[in-house]
Amino acid sequence: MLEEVLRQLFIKSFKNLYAQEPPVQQVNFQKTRPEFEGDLTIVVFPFSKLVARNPEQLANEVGAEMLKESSLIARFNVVKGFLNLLISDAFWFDFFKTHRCVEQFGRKEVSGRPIVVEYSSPNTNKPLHLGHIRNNLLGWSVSEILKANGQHVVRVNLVNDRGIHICKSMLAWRKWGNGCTPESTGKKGDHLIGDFYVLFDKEFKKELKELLPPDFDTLDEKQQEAARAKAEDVSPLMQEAREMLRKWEAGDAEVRNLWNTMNGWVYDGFDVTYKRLGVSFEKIYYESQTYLLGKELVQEGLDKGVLYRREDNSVWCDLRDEGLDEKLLLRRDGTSVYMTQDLGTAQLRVKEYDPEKLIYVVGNEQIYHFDVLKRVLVRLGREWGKQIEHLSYGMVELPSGKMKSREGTVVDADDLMDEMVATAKAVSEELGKAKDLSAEEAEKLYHVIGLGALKYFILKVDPKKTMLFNPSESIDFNGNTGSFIQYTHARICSVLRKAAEQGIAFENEVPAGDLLPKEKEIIVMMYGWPNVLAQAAENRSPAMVANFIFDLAKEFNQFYQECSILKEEDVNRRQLRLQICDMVSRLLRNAANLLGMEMPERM
RNA sequence: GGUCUGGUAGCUCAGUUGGAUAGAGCAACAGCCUUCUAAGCUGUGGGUCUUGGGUUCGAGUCCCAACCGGAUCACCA
Repeated sequence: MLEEVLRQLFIKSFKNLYAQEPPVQQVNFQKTRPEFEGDLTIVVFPFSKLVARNPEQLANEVGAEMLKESSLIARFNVVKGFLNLLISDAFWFDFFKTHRCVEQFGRKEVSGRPIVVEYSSPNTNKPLHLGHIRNNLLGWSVSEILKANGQHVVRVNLVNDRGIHICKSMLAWRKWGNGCTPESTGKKGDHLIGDFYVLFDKEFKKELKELLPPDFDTLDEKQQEAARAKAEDVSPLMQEAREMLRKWEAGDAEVRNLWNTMNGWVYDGFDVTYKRLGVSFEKIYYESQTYLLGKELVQEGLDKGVLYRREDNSVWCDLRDEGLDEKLLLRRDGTSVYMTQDLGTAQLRVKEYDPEKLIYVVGNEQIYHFDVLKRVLVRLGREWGKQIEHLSYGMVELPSGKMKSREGTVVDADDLMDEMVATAKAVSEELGKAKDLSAEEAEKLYHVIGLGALKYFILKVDPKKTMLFNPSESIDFNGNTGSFIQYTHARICSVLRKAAEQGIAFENEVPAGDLLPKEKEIIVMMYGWPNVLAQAAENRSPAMVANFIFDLAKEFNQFYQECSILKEEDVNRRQLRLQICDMVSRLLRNAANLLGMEMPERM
């Protein structure tokens, strides 16, 4: 690593001069600002006190010594306390020569125990929306980034396929569906079921209105809540739904059949969406099969005395001494809650995979839940609970605020993808880009561009931040966008194609010589990729990869504008530039793939 | 109210062990296609980094306080 070598060189030179060792952690590098000559800069302020010299003098002395000690340094200059080092071209040539043809530059060999990444985790009572898109893209991309960085990753999905909300859809379908199916209506299964969920809610609200006391509006908040709870309790629709849930839990054949059929429709719908989105899983868990799992753990906790039972028979974990609250683990009727089954599924995964880490990609509204989950596990003697990591991401908001299913203010995943592809098509046609493609190739291209733009739009934002999506402004195809990256790649491919047509061959050797600023800048940037990848993995941040490929693409486009490639007359220089093109295209492709973006060869 | 989290250009966002004159894109304006793909490139304008203190050679970045926003604190999942 360049920085490490330079650090040692700095320390050695410093010792030569002043006969004492500078504190290693203080020897830090930053990229030299473009207005000064140099590649890397050492800030010498921290050392000036040590040897009683002013920073500028110190930098000059150390710089001269480093120059004398190593051929790595071509030149140096000093501005105030900043020692700017210019690395010799030979170093960059050497790097370029050894890495330009590496198929997956920066990628590490996979080893070690797996990381289990859970993401997606949909409910089967409604179709996926923009929030799920963020979740799915994040989960998938973070997994890819971890893999590229040498981690063994297992992607899992936990489908919430049971509970009162599913029963609401089932009940609505039975009451008002007239036996309709995805086939008979021509609707995707998940959308069909989602419509019945909404319908239930609508009818239920109507019913509720009748059941609320006439003076409801005049009551204070507390009284209103009580009145509502009372009305919900006696609501015939709600009673029916609850009855259905009881039958489901009792294994009632008719209910189970209906449940199987309807969930089947939803899964078919989800499969289409997942496939289009390009995400996948090694294993899918279903809550209907895991919801009883945590009970044994709770019993164990009771036996050990780390949990306790109240008089009403409910079971709790007291976390007040850790600054949290008491947490319910079993209801008074003995049934389990969300937390209980999460305890159970975590235990199951540990048994199945012996993972080094469990990552849960779940929205930031559940931070508290996962905090509690970890602590309860540790109380139960499961030290691996500490290895649980909640990768929490921010909500996607609309200009009107949060998306709410019931108020119809959600951006549907399928609709959004349709729109992206349609816009990609319109833009391509307007620019006359797809003339030479067959209809089939063109459709494929529109998909790649539309989805690429969507994925980049979502992933370029730091996961933990709330992000804004404005449906009235379509996602851009110019500027800092997925299309820009793809376009740059296609452009390079075009140059490489033309080179082949003109019979310009790639040579094994990299022609020696000097590097022009634009050529060098690209090579320097590519040199930094393994570090970016490592940072992205550590921070679970696809945004870092997105920023990198944007910077690289931007740099390349400037190079492309300033420098001829095929028309360069100096054959050595032409060769070098072609080789740079080749490496840039490969790196852009590999890095963009980590975001789930496909890279077209023409567009 | 407690806890967590955010506040950077008109808008969307970068800015990660504290470093030099805070950066992109969009939008606006002005240029560049008979020459390797103009989904591109170049330039102009646009900032009290919410506010006030503190730490130090140096703070958008660290600490404290205030203001504004969001999340959460369920016998829902």
